[in-house]
Amino acid sequence: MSEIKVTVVSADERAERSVTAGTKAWELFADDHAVIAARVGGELKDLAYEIAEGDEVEGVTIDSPDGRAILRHSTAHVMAQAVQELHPDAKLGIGPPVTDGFYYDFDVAEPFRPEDLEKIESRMRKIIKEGQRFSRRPVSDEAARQELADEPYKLELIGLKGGSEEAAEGANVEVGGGQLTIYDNLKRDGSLAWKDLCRGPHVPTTKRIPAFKLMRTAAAYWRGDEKNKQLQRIYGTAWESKEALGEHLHRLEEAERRDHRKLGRDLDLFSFPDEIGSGLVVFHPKGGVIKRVMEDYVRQRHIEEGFEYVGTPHISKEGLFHTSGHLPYYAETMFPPMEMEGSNYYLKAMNCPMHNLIFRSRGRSYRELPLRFFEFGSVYRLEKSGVVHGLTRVRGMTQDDSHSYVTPEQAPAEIKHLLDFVLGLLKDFGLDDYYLELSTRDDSNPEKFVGSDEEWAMATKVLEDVGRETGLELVPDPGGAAFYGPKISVQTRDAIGRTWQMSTIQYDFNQPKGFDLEYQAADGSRQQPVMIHSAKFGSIERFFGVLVEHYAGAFPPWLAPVQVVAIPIAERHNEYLQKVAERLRERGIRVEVDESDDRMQKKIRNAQIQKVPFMLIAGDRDVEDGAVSFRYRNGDQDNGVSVEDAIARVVDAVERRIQV
RNA sequence: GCCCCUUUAGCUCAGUCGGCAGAGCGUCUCCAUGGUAAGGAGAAGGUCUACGGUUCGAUUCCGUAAAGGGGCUCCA
Repeated sequence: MSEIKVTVVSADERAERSVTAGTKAWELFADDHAVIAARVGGELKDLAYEIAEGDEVEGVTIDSPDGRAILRHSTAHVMAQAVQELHPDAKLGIGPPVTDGFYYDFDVAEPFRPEDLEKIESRMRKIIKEGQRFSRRPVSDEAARQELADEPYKLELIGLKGGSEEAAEGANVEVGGGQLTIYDNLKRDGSLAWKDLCRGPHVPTTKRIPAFKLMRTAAAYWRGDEKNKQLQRIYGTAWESKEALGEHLHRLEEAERRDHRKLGRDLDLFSFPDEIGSGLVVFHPKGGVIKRVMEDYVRQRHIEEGFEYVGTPHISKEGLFHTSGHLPYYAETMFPPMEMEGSNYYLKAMNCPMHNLIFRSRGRSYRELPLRFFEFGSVYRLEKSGVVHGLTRVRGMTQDDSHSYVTPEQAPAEIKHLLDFVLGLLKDFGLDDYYLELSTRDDSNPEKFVGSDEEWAMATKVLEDVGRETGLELVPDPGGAAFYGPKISVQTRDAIGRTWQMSTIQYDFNQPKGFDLEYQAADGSRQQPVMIHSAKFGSIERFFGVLVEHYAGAFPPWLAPVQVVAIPIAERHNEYLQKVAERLRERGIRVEVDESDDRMQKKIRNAQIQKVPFMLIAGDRDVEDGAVSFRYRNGDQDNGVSVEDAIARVVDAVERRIQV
């Protein structure tokens, strides 16, 4: 037996070891049950990998990011096996790991029902109990085609082998790299239970799947293309332990509790009346307060940043949108036109054309630039019925829409100015969980975009440079640009993990052309300005929804619809607290006195459920002392606080916009 | 737009294997005046989402539509 030298890497050390040739990776980690795969020279391998001279081998534990992905993908295999055992006609799609779980797509005659999931789950438990071994087997393309003759989707993937650009993202799991491999699931007696075309790696045996749960079914287009057949997808999740699975499910429940759609109803903030139509929101008084405070604040900030407040109508004759270039591109997402007196009127889906008309309303001088317009522009977009979602995807929304008209030389500085403005505003609203996205032209599809290569390259570079300067994560989004120019945007996540675009800054060299915008330069010549679109909230509705979830409904005092509830212990204390409330109102505080015939405890509970930041409680002792009991939303309380002091505390918290 | 699921009181949800519908919370009235997260009693409140069909009879079964939910695709 010849000896070979390997390096075994662990979290805290690297150890040289001599092992006999033919040693498998699992033998190196036999004493560590959490290890389910190996990383060799940066590549993930099955534990059955045969170690070679000079390899650096690191154990991949089940609770590491890579380990979890391997676990989840392996669980997807088990699910697919269970599905095919129960539904022999099911054809396999792909089964990759995703955030917190996995899915597998199937072509089946009948969509899965909830009760099917239970059956599949119990079959999976049986397979896991059997401890089937995942066994890797390299095959030639021809052999793979023969073995998988019954699997049309797998055959299609074989044709895409080699990670060609056309290969769907998840398909890479199946066919990445040059060598096709099939994974056989072998029973204890060595007989074949199931097999799948797959790149791997997997956990060594199905026994190493400690905890999983099937979550839901859905339909998904094969390879993500609307033109393809819809397959039935089953989503599941898998974790390194029952406890970790439990925690995950608990997190999901928590997220559900901060869902803005639920809180919007519970806190009486807004609703979507059926009578009005899908995706069209009405704000109730309490939501109206928050919305108004948001608007007041962002309006003030715009004025401070050099913007001028303007106003434009909701509808326009269609010619305007032809001039802007929107109509041929976006007719499908605009509400159908209204015909009147021989003209077609459209509800506007964007505000920029109207701002351009304000710019063009008289001659402009270079001395006026940058010229900045801002308004709350209500726009209407006919989102497809299946995509409308609470406040985050609506059909009628109000943008805090701004346009900066600048000379080309001023553009970089203005973009930096706008991005600083945006980031400062997000901070004022307490948001911190977001990243930047740089949306650029799809170079393989240039006819969808207006403008020359040079213009696009230049504009993209300006945005990229400014984005990098912030030090924030900057994620590329090729093909995501508007037809008129690239954009940089702020993406944030909601309670259930979906990302939403909020603030955007877009470089536009096309609309100034379409509208013949010009200014007179210092040398007397006529020059074309660049326009930069920006929205800080993006849409007020979406930002509102994200804020509700960010704060789980417990808004900081300056945003809270009701900032103070005064709680009399008995009816005879009402008058005293009414006087206190009157003094708070004089300071601009939103205060209510709870004069209901509930007991004090119930009043506290009600204020607590409504997530009111401050409670001022008064009984005989307080009246006598000219004091109140000052209770915070978190349950902390100071007794015997003088009325003066209580008012000062509230006013201070509101004015300083403290986040509590 | 596509696939699946859902729709019963203001809210959360029972229920009727087809025979004129129920709870808790909330609301209103009364009693109680209580010191830190639900005091007690009573009352009101529903064309069971809408429209068709089957049936002696439909909230229940079937169909269509609308709204909502989960995904996919899309997202200026």
